[in-house]
Amino acid sequence: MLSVSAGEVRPSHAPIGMAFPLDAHHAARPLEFVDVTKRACSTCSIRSVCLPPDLTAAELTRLDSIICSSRHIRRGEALFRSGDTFQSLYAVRAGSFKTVVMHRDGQEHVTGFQISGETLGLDGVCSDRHNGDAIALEDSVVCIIPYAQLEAICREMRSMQRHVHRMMSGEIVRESDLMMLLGTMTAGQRVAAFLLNLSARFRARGYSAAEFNLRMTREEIGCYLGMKLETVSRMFSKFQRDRLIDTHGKEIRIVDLEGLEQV
Amino acid sequence: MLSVSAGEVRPSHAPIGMAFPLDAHHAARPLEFVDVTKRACSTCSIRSVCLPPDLTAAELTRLDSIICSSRHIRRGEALFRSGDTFQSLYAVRAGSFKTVVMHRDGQEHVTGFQISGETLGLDGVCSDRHNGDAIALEDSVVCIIPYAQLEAICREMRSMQRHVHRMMSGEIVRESDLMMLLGTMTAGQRVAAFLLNLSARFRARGYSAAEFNLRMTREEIGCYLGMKLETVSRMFSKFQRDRLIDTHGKEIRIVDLEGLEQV
DNA sequence: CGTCTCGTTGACTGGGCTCAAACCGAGTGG
DNA sequence: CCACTCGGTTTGAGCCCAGTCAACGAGACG
Repeated sequence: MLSVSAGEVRPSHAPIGMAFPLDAHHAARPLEFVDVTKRACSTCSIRSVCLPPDLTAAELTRLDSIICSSRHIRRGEALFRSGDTFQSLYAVRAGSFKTVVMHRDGQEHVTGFQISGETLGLDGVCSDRHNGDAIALEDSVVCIIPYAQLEAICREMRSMQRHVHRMMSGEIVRESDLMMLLGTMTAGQRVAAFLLNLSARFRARGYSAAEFNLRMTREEIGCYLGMKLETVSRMFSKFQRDRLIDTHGKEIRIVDLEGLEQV
Repeated sequence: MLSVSAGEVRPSHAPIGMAFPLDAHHAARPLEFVDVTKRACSTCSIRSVCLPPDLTAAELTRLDSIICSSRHIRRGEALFRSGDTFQSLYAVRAGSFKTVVMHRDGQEHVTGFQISGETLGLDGVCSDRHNGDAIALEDSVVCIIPYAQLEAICREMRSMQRHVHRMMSGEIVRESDLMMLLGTMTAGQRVAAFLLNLSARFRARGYSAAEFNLRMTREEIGCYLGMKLETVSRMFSKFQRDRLIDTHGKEIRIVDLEGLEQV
C-alpha cells in the first residue's frame, strides 16, 4: 500500500539557493547566533540539494550575486500571505513552514509542509500574487530568490532553466500524489503515508529517518490530510498499540517501517 | 461557499499551441474530415487562449516552425502512459482527456479532466518520464509541442518563458484548489464545485456555460472527486430534486447557478 | 498558582460506502 | 420488428468509519 507520497522520495529538484549545515535543523541554539547572511550558494553545505550538479565556477559566482539576502521569520509569522504581490521564491535554510490556502468562509486547508532545503512561493508565478499563506512552524530562515533575476538566469544558463522547470513539475507531481492520498486512502493509511514521507525527506537531507520531531500540531496534520485532529491522534495511538511507532507528544520514532508501509 | 475551483476561472495561462474553431468541440462530423495538420499557431482561431498576447509576427513564425504536428487519439486510447519517456507537451485541440495516476495495487485516481485549449504532459518534466496516464474521453486531437524546442524558445523569447512558467504555476494552484476540495468539502459541495468549474471553463472557451455534455462517466467523476459513483449519482438526483440542475444521462443543464454556488 | 494551548480518550451520530436490484439506451443479431 | 446483451446509471437498505461533542490530562509560561 501507499508508496505514493510515502516510500520513495522523488528525485529532489528542490530549491535553488542555500541551506544550513545539516545539523542546524535540530540545533537548539538560537538562530541569531548563526551568521547566515555571510553564506553564499557556492560555499553552501547542502548546495547539492538545491542546485543542479553541473554548474561551472563562473555560473556559481553569478548565482551568488543574485541570491544574497536571507530573512528570519519567527514561529507563527508569515513569510507571505495570500494576495501579497509575488516577487521572490524562497528556499528554506533552517526551520520549517506550512502553506495554507484559505476560503472566504474561513475553511482552510494545509497544502504542504516545507523543511530545510525545500522551496516556497511557486504558487505566485501564475498570477503575480500569492495564492496562499506560508507560515513558519518554528523560528526559521529563508534564502530570498528574486524571481525576475532567476528568470533572467534561466534564459542564460540551460542547466538552471532545466532545474527550475523540474522543480515546478516536481511540485505538480507531488500534489497529484497528495490528491490520490486525499481521494482514495483511509485515515490510517493517510497518517502512515504522512509519517513515511516525512521520514524519507529527513533521510534525504541527512537527518535520522527513524526519529524526528514533528513541528506541526495534530490539527495542522489533520488539516493537511483531510481529517480532524482527534482522528490523527487516534491513529497515532493505534500505531503505538500496534508497535509501529513510538510517540511522546511531538517526538516520533518509527519502530516498524515495513509494518507502517503495509497499513 | 466553494468558489475556489468553481466560480472563477483563473487567468487562463493554458497551453501553448493551437486549438480548433470553437464549434468543433461539439461537432458530430468525424475528425478525419478536418484537416488539422494545415493549421498553424499564427492562424489558429483560439490562439488567444494558448499563447501570450504580445508576440511579434517574427515570433509567431518561429512558433509555427516547431509546433507543426498533431495527433489523433481515439476514445479510450492513451496519449501517453505512466512511465513513458517524456518528450513533448500537448495542447488539446479537439476532444477531451482525463489524467490518471495509478497505484501498484490497482487503486487509481483521476487527477484532472482537460478540454480543448488546455495542456497535458507537464507532469513529465521533473523526471523525464510521465507520472500518469492521459486517456482520451472521446476521439480527440492534440498539438504536439516538442519540449526541448520549447525550452530553447523560452531562452530566446521572454514572453514565452513567462507564459510557460505561468502555465506550470497555474497547474500547481489548480491542484492545490482541488486538494482543498478533497480535504474539506462534503460530497454535495464537491459535485457542485465540479459542475461550476466545468461550466466556467466552457464559458471561457465560448461554449454555453449553462448546458453541456459530460464526456466522463459517473465513475470517473467520482474517482476525480474522491467518492463512489453511487454517491455522485445521488448528488445529481438531489440537485435535480432541488431544481438546481437538469440532467438526462450525460446532458447537464444548470438551472440555478447561484443555488449551486451556495450548496 | 492559574491560564492556555495542545493532546488523548470516550460515547454518540451521521454521511458516504457496500451490496444488491432494477432501469435505460445503444448496439447487435436473428 | 423484437429480443438480447452490455455498459452506464439510478435507487434502496444497512453498516461502518470518521466527525462531533465533551471531558480530562500534560506541559509551557507568566
